[in-house]
Amino acid sequence: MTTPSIVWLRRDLRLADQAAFLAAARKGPVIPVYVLDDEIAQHRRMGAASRWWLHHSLASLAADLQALGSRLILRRGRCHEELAAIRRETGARTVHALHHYEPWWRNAERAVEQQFDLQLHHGNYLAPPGTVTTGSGGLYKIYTPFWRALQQHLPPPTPLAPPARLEAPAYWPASERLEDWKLRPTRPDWSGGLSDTWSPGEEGGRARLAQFVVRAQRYEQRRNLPALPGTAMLSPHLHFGEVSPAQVWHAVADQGGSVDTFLGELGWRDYAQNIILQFPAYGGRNGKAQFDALAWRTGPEAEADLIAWQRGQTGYPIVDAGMRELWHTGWMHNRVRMIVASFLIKHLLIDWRRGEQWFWDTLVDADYAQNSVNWQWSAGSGVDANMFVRIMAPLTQSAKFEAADYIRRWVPELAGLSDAEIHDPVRRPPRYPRPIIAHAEGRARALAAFAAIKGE
DNA sequence: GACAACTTGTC
DNA sequence: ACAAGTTGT
Repeated sequence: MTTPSIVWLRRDLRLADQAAFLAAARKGPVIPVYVLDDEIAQHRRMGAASRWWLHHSLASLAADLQALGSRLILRRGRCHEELAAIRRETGARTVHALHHYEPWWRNAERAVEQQFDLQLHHGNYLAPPGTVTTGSGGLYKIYTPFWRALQQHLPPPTPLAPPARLEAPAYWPASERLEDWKLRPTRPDWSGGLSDTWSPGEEGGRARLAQFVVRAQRYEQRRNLPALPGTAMLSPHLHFGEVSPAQVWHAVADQGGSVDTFLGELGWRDYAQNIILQFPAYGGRNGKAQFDALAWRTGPEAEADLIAWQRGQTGYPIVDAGMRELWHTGWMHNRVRMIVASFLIKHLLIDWRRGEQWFWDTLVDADYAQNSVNWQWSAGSGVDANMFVRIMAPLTQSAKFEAADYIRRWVPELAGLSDAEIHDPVRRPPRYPRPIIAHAEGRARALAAFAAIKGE
C-alpha cells in the first residue's frame, strides 16, 4: 500500500491550476486537509465577512472533492499540530501546498517543515513573489518599474488541468463538521446581502470570470464608474484562490483588444505581495518612519467620527454609499474605496490602521497584502512614495465618476434628488445627516498635520 | 552621479 | 500650472 500524501489547503481552494493536488496525485493516495487556525495570526484572525466566504468555499470544495471520490478533511487547531496528528493516523510524510507570503503562513510553513517533507508549489501569483528583481538584484518598491519588470516574466504558465481522479487513502483521518465551525453569522444573520451578491467557490469564480471576459475591453472606460458593472469583481475569488491569476490572465488576454489596464491591476496584486515580502509588518507599520509622529485625531470625537464613517453617516453621499455597499455586500467598488479611505485619513484625520481594520473585518476580499499596501498608499505613509499630500475632493470625485445612480442605490434617503443635486444635497432629507466636517476645513487640518511631519 | 519618472488629483 | 522627495536606471 502506497503511503498517502497530504495536500494542505489555505487560500488556494480550487482543483484546477492547483499544482499541489497534481503533484500529490502523481505519487499515490491524497488526503486534502484544511486547518482552521485562529491563533496563527493573533490580531489577524480572519474577519467576519471572510469567515462567511470561507464557509461556503469549503463546502463547495468538499463537494467537488467528493465528486472525484475524495474528501476534504477539516481540523481546528495549530496547523503543524493537526498535520502531525494526521501523520500519526495515516503515515503520511509528505505535505504539498501552495506558497503563501503572509508572515504567519511563512511561520507555519517553518513549523510544518520540522516534521514533514514540505513541498511548496507556485501558482497564486503571476510570477513567484521575490523573483522579479531590480538591476541590482533587490526587490522593487515602486509599482511602475515593478510592472515593467514583471512583464518580462509573462505570460504566466498555461493553467494546469484539474486532477482527473484522486486516489483515496486506505484510512481516512477524522474530520470535523463544517457546521460546527460556526463561520456563518447567527443572531443576527447579516449575511443576506452577501449571499445575494456572491457565489463563493471554484464554480462561482469561473462564472464570474466568464461574465467579465466579455466586458474586459470596456474595463478601461468603465472601471472608475461605480454605477456600472465595469470591474471584474474577482477579488474574493482570487483571495481564496478559487481562481488563479494565470487562469484570469489567459482568459482575458486571449480576448485580445486593449486589456492592458486590467492586466496591470493583476500586476498590482503581485506588487502588493512583493511589498509584504520585504516588509512583513506592513499592515501595522508605516513605510515612512516620519508618519509615526503624525498627530492623528484620537478621543471621543474621533471615535464618534469613525463610527459615522463605518455606518455610512458622514453626510457625504459618495462616502456613505460606499460604506453601506461594504456593509451590505462585503465589497466596495475600487474607486469608492479610494474616496472613503482618503476621507477617513485626510478629512477625519484618523489613523489609516483604523480604516484598514474595518476593511479587514467587513470585506469578503480582505487580503493582508492588498489591504495594507492600498491603505498605506492612500495615507501616503508607504514605501511607494508619492510626493504630495493628495486629498481627494469627495464631491468632485462623485460628479466626475457619475456616481448618482450608485448613491441612489445605497443611500435611499437621497433617491429622489436630481443628478445635479445628489452629490452635494443643499436641501437634505430629514433622515440624512449634515456633513460631519466641511471639505475646506478638513483639507486645511490635514495639510497642517501632514506638513508638521515633513522634515522628520 | 545625473536624470527621468512616479496607479487613481485639485470641490 | 502646481506640489518638490525618492527610486530605479
